[in-house]
Amino acid sequence: MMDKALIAARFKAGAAMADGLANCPIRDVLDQIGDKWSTLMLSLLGEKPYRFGELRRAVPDISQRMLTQTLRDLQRDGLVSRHVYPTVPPAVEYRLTPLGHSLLEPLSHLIRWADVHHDEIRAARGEFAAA
Amino acid sequence: MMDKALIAARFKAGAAMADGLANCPIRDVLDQIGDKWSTLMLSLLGEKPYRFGELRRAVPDISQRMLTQTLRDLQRDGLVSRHVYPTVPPAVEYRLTPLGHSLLEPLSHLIRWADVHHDEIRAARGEFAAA
DNA sequence: GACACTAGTCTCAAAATGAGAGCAGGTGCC
DNA sequence: GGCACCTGCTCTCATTTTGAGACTAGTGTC
Repeated sequence: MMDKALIAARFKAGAAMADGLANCPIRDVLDQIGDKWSTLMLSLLGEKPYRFGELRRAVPDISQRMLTQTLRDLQRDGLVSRHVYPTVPPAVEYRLTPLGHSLLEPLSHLIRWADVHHDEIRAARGEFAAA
Repeated sequence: MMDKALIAARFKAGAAMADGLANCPIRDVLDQIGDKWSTLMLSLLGEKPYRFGELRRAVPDISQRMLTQTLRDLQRDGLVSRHVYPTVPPAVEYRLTPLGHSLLEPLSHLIRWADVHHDEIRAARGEFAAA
């Protein structure tokens, strides 16, 4: 595991700069994968390739607009690849690249943490609201 | 490591519900810690306790408004504790709770991944922009 | 012809965020 | 007393991001 002081240092290396985010690798990457839908897409695509419509049905509360944009951004960052089959009607399949797959492993640690500690967090929220 | 299909299943368990996010523990938790500033705050506080003004100076591009709000949310979720010292002028110290500390470990995996693969992502962006 | 399917895009409203002023409550300076 | 200054905030308003839903093109079905 990475040393705790080093974690902070990695962040600060960018945070302290005048141009902030752009030069901090950690923030640059985490701002993208930490957005509202990216982790969810990556998790689904980690399971198997999906078509656009399949993803939309699997995640009913995402708007088409954000689904398109999230997939574009993941594709742009090289985490997801897009394959068009010129059938009628057209079919477009999305799948993880090797880079995308490599992200699944650290991501799973976070997901497991969230799963394990969710009850504690809910309890904390209850206490906070009561005060 | 958690099985890949299980990761997706955990997400979908909530995603497929009509009330979506509220009943998916993973999304409930990740939406908070995955926001723009939370991971940065957690990383800094993992190093040592910080005062409000110290955090603001350490992260020059956060607005006071979002700093206050991020700390409130982390406190609400039981990840950060707030200690007021009634000195003059008043001093307020923020530090990680044990729960907050436990999050640092999975978070460090993600940070290390980001650090290692940042160059690949930048390269992918370059290629994407060229097309 | 009316309708449905695909993977999107376009427009407009709502929500989240950023920028910057203001505030309370004290202390020190002259 | 009057003024500047420190702290940790909150308030207002402009900009940015996201959401909701209509609209597109090309083909097949009834």
